[in-house]
Amino acid sequence: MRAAILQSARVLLTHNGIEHLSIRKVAQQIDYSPAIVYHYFNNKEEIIDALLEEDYEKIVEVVKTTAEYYSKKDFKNGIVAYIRLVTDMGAFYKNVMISDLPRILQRTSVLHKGAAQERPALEALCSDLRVCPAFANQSDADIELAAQIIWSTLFGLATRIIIEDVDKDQKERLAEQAAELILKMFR
Amino acid sequence: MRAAILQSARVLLTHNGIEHLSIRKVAQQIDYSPAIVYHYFNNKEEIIDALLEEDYEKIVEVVKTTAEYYSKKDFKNGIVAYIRLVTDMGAFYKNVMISDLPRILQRTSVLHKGAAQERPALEALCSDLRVCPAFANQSDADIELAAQIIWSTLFGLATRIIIEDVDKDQKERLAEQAAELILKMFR
DNA sequence: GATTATATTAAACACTGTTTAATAAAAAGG
DNA sequence: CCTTTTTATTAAACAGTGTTTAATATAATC
Repeated sequence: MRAAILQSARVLLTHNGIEHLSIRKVAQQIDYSPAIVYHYFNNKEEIIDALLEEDYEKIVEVVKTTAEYYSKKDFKNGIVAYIRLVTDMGAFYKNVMISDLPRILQRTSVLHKGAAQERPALEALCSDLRVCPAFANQSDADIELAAQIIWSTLFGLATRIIIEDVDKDQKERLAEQAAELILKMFR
Repeated sequence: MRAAILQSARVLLTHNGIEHLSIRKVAQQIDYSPAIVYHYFNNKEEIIDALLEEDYEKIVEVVKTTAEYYSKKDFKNGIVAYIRLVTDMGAFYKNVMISDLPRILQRTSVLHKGAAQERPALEALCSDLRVCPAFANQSDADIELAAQIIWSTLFGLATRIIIEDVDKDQKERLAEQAAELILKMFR
């Protein structure tokens, strides 16, 4: 039942957008009364949180994929792959990270969850920076700052690509040039 | 009357957040019936659009301030000032650019308006890049790509600072290091 | 002063999230 | 097998939302 509710909610979320995701529609789609939802969830917020949880797991997969490139010191393709994967995944970046930022802003629990999920990626980035000549003799704090800035660049680029609906060709070009420019920071 | 409605809406938006901005509350606050709103606006969307319009004008001021630094070729302080100004202005970045991104995503008119407002800033950035040695012999398209990436970096950084509620000290450090890293791209 | 245009509202419609109390179904215990 | 207890489900109501309609009051114009 819980799974059916979540699945119905996901369909409404991805097809009609978050503003059309209503508990009554969720219930109608699975042929139950609206009140049933409150037997499996405390409120609408919890349903969205559950969907968020699923999406966060997806982005961890993306991070793993890019981490493979980084471990081979192929930073450029790592960055390009990150932009490609992230802008292609409808769920997290489009419906959650962007469409639902207001909720994330307000509900610190979800935010911290997200930060915790991002943490491994940031730390992987830090250890990559540490072996770069440009950051050889810098403190851990400085390296983490640098990692955060790089992360911000990728986040901002991905967000803009999605918002402005950049086409595939320009997306590739943006990603590649971004990768080259970011690598310049390390020299 | 129109102004009174907008002012009431602004108060509710900034104090209670966009999810508590309701036409009935707007009307109640100015001691009128809810129906009056529909004599001056077609729908709730138009009220928010009007508030957005005001906010876009504010960000143009920010761009003008940073442009002064750029014209003196003081890129570092320009970047630092941008981050400082943008993360300090509650209205645009917090309530609009972030809290209301879903709306911006859906309503292309507002998006295009925003893009048009950003345009002068982007072009100013392009002309700054053109005089940099690193971009001397590159095409206009490549320079615009670079400008977009730099813009993305600043957007992403500002968004993260606001979302994660970074304190003033670390904000300054982030901004300064971001500025230095961005400048490295130009060499 | 009569007429036209503008401003304002009460009331209704169709939604929304959520709660409550009642009922149906299933599980557990004797 | 029957009773009791727990779980699942719902109809109905509450309070809120955006919006429309038709009626009324006010202001402007002729």
